[in-house]
Amino acid sequence: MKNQQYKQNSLPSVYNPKTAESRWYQYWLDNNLFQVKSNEKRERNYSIVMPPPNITGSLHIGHALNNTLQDIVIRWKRMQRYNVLWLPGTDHAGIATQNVVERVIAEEGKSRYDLGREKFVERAWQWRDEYGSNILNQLKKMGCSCDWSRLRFTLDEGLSKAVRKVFVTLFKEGLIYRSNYVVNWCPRCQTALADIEVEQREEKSKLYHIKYPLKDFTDEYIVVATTRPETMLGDTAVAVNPKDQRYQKYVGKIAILPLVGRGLPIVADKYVDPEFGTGAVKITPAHDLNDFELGKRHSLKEINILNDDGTTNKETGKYANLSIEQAREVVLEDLKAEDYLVKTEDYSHSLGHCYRCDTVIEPYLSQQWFVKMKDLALPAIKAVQNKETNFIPGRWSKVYFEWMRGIKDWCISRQLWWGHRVPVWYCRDCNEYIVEMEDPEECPKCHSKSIVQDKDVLDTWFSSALWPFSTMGWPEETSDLAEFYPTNLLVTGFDIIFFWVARMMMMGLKFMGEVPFKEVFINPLIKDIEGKKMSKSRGNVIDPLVVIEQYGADALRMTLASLTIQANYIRLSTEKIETFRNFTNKIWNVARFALANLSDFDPYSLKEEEFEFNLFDKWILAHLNDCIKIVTEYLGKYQFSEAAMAIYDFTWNYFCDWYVELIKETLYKEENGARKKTVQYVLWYVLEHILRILHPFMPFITEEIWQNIPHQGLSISTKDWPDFKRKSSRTDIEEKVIVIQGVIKVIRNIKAEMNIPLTKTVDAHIKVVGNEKERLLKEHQSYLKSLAHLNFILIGKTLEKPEYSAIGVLEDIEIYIPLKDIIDIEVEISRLEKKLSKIEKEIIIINKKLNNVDFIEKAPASVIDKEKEKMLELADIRDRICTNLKTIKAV
RNA sequence: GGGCGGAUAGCUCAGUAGGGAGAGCACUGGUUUUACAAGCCAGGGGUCACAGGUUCAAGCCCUGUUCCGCCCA
Repeated sequence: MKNQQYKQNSLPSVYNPKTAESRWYQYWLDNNLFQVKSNEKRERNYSIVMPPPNITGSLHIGHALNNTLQDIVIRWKRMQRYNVLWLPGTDHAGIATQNVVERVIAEEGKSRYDLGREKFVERAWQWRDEYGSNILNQLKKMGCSCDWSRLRFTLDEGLSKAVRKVFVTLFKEGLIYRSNYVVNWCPRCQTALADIEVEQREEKSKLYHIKYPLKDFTDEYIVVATTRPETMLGDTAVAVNPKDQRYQKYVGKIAILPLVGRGLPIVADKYVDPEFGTGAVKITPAHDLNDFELGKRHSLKEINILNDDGTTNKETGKYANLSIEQAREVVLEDLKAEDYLVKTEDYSHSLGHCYRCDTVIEPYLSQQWFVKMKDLALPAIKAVQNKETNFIPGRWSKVYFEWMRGIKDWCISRQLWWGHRVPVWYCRDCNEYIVEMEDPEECPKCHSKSIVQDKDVLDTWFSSALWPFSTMGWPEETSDLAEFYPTNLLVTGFDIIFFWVARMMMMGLKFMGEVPFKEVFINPLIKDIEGKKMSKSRGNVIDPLVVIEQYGADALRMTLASLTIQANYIRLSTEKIETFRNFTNKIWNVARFALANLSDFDPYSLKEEEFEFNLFDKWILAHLNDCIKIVTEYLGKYQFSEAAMAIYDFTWNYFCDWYVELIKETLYKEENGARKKTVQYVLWYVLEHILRILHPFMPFITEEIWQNIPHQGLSISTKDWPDFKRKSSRTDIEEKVIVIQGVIKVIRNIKAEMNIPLTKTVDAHIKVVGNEKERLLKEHQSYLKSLAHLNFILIGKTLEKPEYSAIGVLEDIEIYIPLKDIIDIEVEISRLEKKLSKIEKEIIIINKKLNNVDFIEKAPASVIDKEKEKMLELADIRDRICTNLKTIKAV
């Protein structure tokens, strides 16, 4: 693409993000700007692996934020001449994808069982090939500068090999085991879930008190309390606390299970809380984790009463084939009819829900695969303690520690078809488990050919846990691993610290011997402007793709960056996006202004000795330096909001509002001399530098403008991040400019308060103290004239105040605006009195301080001096206003 | 029950050396000035949740209270 797509020195009056964005993204791809270069100097490498979005996903505002932040860091580091790798990819998302594909084939009137496992998985791959890259294309619309040549997918051959290797290794070390255990069962997804995949919610329910008659005691019974009466069908004991006097005589006896007639031993166990309910609890080992563990202690039978789909099974006899809800109703009716139900109380307790589909979870005894976590967790805890990995903000390490220290074994098997199949084969003849890297043909122990693979697949998070190194080619020893592992940064949300971050830490340390990332930036979660979660049902969703369509990706990115403070939540609204859409418009227009004034201007042919920098040139360059410094420092601390707002502030409030206005004099009126060249140079230089530091935030518009102003190089994204001087050089310059700005502002203020339009020219008589200020203002009087819209200006040390003047005071400067025919004496008096009372209030506060003996004795001298100086200044201003008030009142 | 975070302008939030309360949006008044009305100029607006303590000095440090949010059990 040619650099000049517009006639030189002109940009269209309105920026069109739509065409510019797709054009430049393609340009970047065509020129391979995102592709990592192999590099031997490891310390100049910088890497991030992208949290892989689900293939079922569509870009939502959370993705937009997460990836904007990553892209800002990546583009920034790239400009800092790091060899940058941003590795993208997608996650196969077991349950979510399986659900989607099941819905697709349901439209054909089929279930996955009709297709069979092999055909179903085939269909899932088809679906993935067709739709699985949607979200990646949406990331491209955001401007994400990932290395697409390294795109990975969790079910890829290489990543699957990594999964296999990890499973086999952990199994052989005894860290993966198979066990009968009460797991969280989602009857709708028909799979086990790990503990953290269950969301607990407080819900209203009932507590039922049920009579259990006693064998060998006529007319005596024990009353148990339960929220889930239907599970009595699986009861195998009744338990009481050993210290509970009420029940001691029953321990060791037998209770009779109502409706069923089964004999239940009455056992004593500390687990039972005598205060809860009646102090006696029914024990259902197959459907409650605590009961299961109690059952183990007392060698109780485990009776499973549910099918996989959550309906009652044949163990329940006449209650079979009912849903849980139906079973509860029928059981309660029968209990009532037979007079076993003593009472019903209102009760609320927390209930588990599937994090994918919100179905109520059933505790369910089944055979599952688990990873032993304690030993894996220890090094991962240490690594954060030793600051090998740092959380930002730091408080998240506490959350991490808390979970890691109380970690439970991880149930990794899922009863799904889509995913990494558990690489375990069973020998039907000798019951041997075969777990190797290669698929077995026969049992290595008894050589039987009658072997069968486990039906389950692994939890999606199992493969995600390997992501930082599996994506770089592990278990092969690749150059990517050598150069880019550990990665420098992970950006993610706090909601998956347990699911993902902690597990990557454990697996990275276990298999790579090093942490997977040095820093973890926890980005906030986005809520709507009222602080409510965005959801389709609420209708408060802000769709990033719609925003991009309306305002452009740059406005969205800049908005998100500007909101990214180190909090848990941030609130987004379209009004906020409009603010930054306006900012793009501002940048666009100042670029148009610059371009219009840079005809025949070539910064690269100029020599330094040709320049004549004046006060304002030096001033804006000093502020530019400070802005670059601040932005660089804030980015280093991941204070995205501060960094974004620093550029916004400098660009708008310093560059556009002051510098550009100040140089119009020179640009419009001066002949082509050294001054004009200098001003053109500074205008170009500052704009070009703004574009550079803004580029990571707003990549598209900065490229579009940069390509149209004088430039050298292929793309702004390959230019150096600007250097800066650590020490600000603007102290005396700043003071002088503040005086000039102050005079301008005082005059503007007088006009505004006297209802005189700004552009209506007036005269100004400015009385100063000291030669220095006289010289300063005289030298710059043309600027005062143009920015304050003055006709005639008089500056001197011994001026008299003209009659009928409005007056303004700025430190030791008095400004008179003669307004003979316009001035309203009353208005002027009240205006001055208002200012006077404001100043007097300040004086009182400072006086109090200075009259405080303790303050004078104990505060540092510098602080006292500052207060004294301020006091003198204010008193001086007060006196001047008073004097002027008197003369006005005398008229 | 355990833990974490928050309360500052009408709204959303900064304020990371204890020393003059800030920004954006909204609001008010003026303004069609040749980059920009998505703009320009000017302005109003705060008992920094409450109570106590440390300090010459507290939005900031300490203690307690109230309220809101989140996580874990």
